[in-house]
Amino acid sequence: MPSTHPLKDQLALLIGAALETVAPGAPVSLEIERPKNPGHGDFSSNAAMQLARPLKKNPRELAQLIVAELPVSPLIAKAEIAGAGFINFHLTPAAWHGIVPQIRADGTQFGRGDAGTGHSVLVEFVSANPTGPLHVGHGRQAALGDAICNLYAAQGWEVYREFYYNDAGVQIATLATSVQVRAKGLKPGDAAWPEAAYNGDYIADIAADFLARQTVKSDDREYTASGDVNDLDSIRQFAVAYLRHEQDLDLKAFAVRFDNYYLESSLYTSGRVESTVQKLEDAGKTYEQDGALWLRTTDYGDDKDRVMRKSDGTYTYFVPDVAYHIAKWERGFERAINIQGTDHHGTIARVRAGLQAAGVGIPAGYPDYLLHTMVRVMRGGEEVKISKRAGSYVTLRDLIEWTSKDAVRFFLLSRKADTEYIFDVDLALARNTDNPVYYVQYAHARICRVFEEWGGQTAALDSADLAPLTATHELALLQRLAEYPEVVATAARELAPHLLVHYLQMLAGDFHAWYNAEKFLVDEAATRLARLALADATRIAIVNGLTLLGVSAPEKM
RNA sequence: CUGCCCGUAGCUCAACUGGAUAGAGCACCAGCCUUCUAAGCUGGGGGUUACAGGUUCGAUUCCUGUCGGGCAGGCCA
Repeated sequence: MPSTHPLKDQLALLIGAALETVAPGAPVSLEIERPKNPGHGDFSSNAAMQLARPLKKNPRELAQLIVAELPVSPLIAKAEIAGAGFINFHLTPAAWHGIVPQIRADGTQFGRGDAGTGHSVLVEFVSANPTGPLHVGHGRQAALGDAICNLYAAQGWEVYREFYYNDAGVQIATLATSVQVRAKGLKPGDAAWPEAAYNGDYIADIAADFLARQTVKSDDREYTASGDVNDLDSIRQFAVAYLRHEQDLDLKAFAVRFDNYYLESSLYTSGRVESTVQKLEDAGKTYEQDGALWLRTTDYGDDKDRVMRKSDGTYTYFVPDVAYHIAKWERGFERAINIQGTDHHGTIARVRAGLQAAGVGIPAGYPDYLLHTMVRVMRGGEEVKISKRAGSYVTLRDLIEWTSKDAVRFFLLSRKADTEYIFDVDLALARNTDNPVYYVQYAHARICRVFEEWGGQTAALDSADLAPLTATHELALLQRLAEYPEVVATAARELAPHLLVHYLQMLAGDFHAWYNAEKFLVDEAATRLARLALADATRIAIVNGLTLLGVSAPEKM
């Protein structure tokens, strides 16, 4: 796997050249790491230890040979052998200084890679059925999905953002009857109010607009209400369009957009469901039992076979799901990433089994899933559980209105997807170092303030001599900046935006420490320009990182 | 009962996918502003990585078991 660390890449070439002489043709996966202990140098390689077994040689002796064969390079100040056979590299200051002009030349492109060039990925997320406003769990999904799309795009992938929903199922029927009874004047709590009906205030809003024969327009549909309370089909269509529009507003407030909205019902009307069933039957992977049609998902690792077609003739939900994923594949997406709550994990095995059984050439791991756990909201030391608007849950829009888009995004991305998260509203509003989003944004604002005070043109820094950058805080910052492209690549590969969040906190910490220790706008010109160049590189990394997360980088705070 | 995920400082979380002495932030204690934003910084104490085995030069990481938590287990979605 190619590293994306500018200095590791160069070291790898040097070590590779030495290995050509020491162990020609030997298989070795070259790993170069940043040692935790500074005494172990700037980088270390375990190449000698990896070669010890296949070559049946002492790892320390192998390390000696490799070091002896290393080409001369201005990057390396010293290469020494330590421990069980590590080769530790101490780099020259110039090697680290070289990071700054690279970053400044790359600008907004710094941290981008080309691992995905020529490949396309479909990311499916949010995928909420239009039965109510988006809740905070959808918010986590929207933040994760959008960040992952940005990360993949930064790796050169062609990214397609899709929202899948069902406008014709049982939940939608419940929505329609809820609006209908509300339009007839009933309220939650009335004796005749149906048990299964939705209770949020938004149901009353829909009913009122329906009676007023309003027209609603969402990103993917438009509908004018008939105003007839007995016209359940019109109520259903109006309610779906109304709530899709509401969700559009939620997503807009969160700065999330989609390339396409895909309807589950279209899989029926296009015949894709029927043709999928036919494929599975033709493959001999189905059987009839108890009046139902079953799929042998146990042939593909599921713990029991699943019903495809119920005895009443309708299909279970996972059949259109399989049809949908065959469609993704046939639309040319060699990779698909689905972001869902952990409560849906049971569907993974059967969807993948269905795709394998269909025998249409889809690889075994298709699609990828990123599952996330629930989000709870704390405010004033107490858990907030309900909102008037939604009836039974806190909405994404509540959270954004109480805090900010930036805070909600940053916070929801700050933890691994599979760990439970408690969103602390008070912390998100704090204007101090306890609040990580302010901490990172403040580092950026401080840099901008320095440049404003300086008043020069950044182009004047292009020729800056960086030799004056010798302070420990400056070296630490250079080292951190060099890691950025690798962090972006790893966060994309692992579907783990939290790695980038943590990185930015570390980067901001390195900057604040430096800022506090050294004055940038000193009288001595060489030092002043060198420090401004490093500050400019830091600014670029912070902006690029926050942009990938969908968080703004204000110049003044 | 079965399957998947998780278990790391008092709390919230990291740890470059098998590397050397497990790191940050809260909280607690002690300091730093006539200076480009103190919305910040510096220092300190804190750990048998849930537990018991196994794999190898080396394990928080991989395997087995136990304990504890979450989510699933329908001809619901």
